[in-house]
Amino acid sequence: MSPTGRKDGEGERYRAILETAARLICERGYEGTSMQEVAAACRMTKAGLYHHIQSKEQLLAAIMSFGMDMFEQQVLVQVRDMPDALERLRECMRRNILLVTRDLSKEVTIILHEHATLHGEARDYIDGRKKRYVRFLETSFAEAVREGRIRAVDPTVAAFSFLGQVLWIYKWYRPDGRLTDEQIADGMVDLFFGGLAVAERQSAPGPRGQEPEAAPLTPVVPLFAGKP
Amino acid sequence: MSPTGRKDGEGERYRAILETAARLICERGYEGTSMQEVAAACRMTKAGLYHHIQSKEQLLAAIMSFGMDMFEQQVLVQVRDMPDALERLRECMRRNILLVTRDLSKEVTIILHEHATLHGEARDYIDGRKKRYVRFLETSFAEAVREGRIRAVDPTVAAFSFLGQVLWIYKWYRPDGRLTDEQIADGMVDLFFGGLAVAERQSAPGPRGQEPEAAPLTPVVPLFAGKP
DNA sequence: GTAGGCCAACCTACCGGTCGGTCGGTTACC
DNA sequence: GGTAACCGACCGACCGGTAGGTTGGCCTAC
Repeated sequence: MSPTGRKDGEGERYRAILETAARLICERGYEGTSMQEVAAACRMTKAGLYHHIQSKEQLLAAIMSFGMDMFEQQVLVQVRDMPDALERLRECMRRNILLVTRDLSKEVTIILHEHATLHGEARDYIDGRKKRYVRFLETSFAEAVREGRIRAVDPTVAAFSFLGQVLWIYKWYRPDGRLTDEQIADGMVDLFFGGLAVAERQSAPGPRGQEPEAAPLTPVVPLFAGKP
Repeated sequence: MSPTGRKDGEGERYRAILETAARLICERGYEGTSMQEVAAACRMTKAGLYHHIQSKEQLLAAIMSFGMDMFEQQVLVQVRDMPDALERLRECMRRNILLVTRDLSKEVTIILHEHATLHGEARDYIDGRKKRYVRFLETSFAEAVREGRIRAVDPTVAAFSFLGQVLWIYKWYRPDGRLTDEQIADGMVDLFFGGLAVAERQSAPGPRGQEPEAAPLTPVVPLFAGKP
């Protein structure tokens, strides 16, 4: 049994229902989507739909759980074993941004938007998985501070700033906009980790720490290709 | 008539209705709040409530418009005439964060959460006011770059990063949490404008060979056993 | 000073429609 | 002949919204 309340393995049809429902809920919101509409979009009657699911809220929980699976597989497990905390965080931000902007991820958008819709156990379960991510970020920031790779900042503030930049994107990003998702990812990683301060033109290696490749902090990123 | 569909200037009672409705909608979402509940919370019947408003959607539009008024008065007009672009942006971020965290601002929270709920003219009207703010930020960033106060970054990326950090707060901030809103405001302003790069007088990275024992991901217990 | 007019502010009762969800089948394939 | 997949018909509750009436306070007119 998976945490979504379904047997493992089977159910290509169930997957299809989840995806269809996710599309609708992503477009109209959870409360704004009726089971009638979900069933119709699945080319079924409502009774037929209820053969596969237990309730509307369990359907939402299953969608969110699937979204968390996607997120963990495409972001977390890809970066969590990187030894360098700073590089880990940069890659994490990049991957997370691209996950949000990719149009496949209606499930992720739903997780982000319907953050207070679930109740009870299902809510606790999803919140637990989210919190695990926050703790991962906090730990990584603390580690990067400890290693002297970044300034001493509060890891919680850093983690939620990171998340805010990355996750707010779902509210405004449009694939046909001026900026591509790659440009946004590059730009935000550069801004967040490179900072805004005017570069003191390298020279300064500091008193003792002369790690040659220890400072990839202010590089690159062409952008600035836009309006005033 | 303002685009929110109400004569100007009238009604202390109307204000009270807006505030009560805002409280409910903030707690349960727009679609999740019935007019019955709004009326009851105003100690009225539904018909009595409809004496004051035209429709549910117009009620939402009025709440959002009031929220935009609050925002513009407490943030925008307070900072827009500051001559120094960088200082203007710092003060703007600070004020915006405190606006979001202050419990008065259910209306602001609703604007943030229900970003795709309105339709038609009312939607255009609110979106227009939001876009003015984005343009104000972009312009200020561009100005700060031009004056050499900050590095050359894309003003759009900077503006949306700024907004993401600031506005995402509504999703996680709780007044009884570890961090006060003042600490969050100070921390985020420092992080965003101070950057993460190690200050040059500080010593550089310590011993490098150490394995970071990176961020153990504690397992989450799956739950809600399912149906068939 | 009070009779009468007026109107905002409410009410009860109700509208057609939809909500999430269920029941008792029927089909089609193993 | 068992069972997973599905359907038509239906449930009670509730949805946003309205029709039509009652109330009570204020403004005038005499």
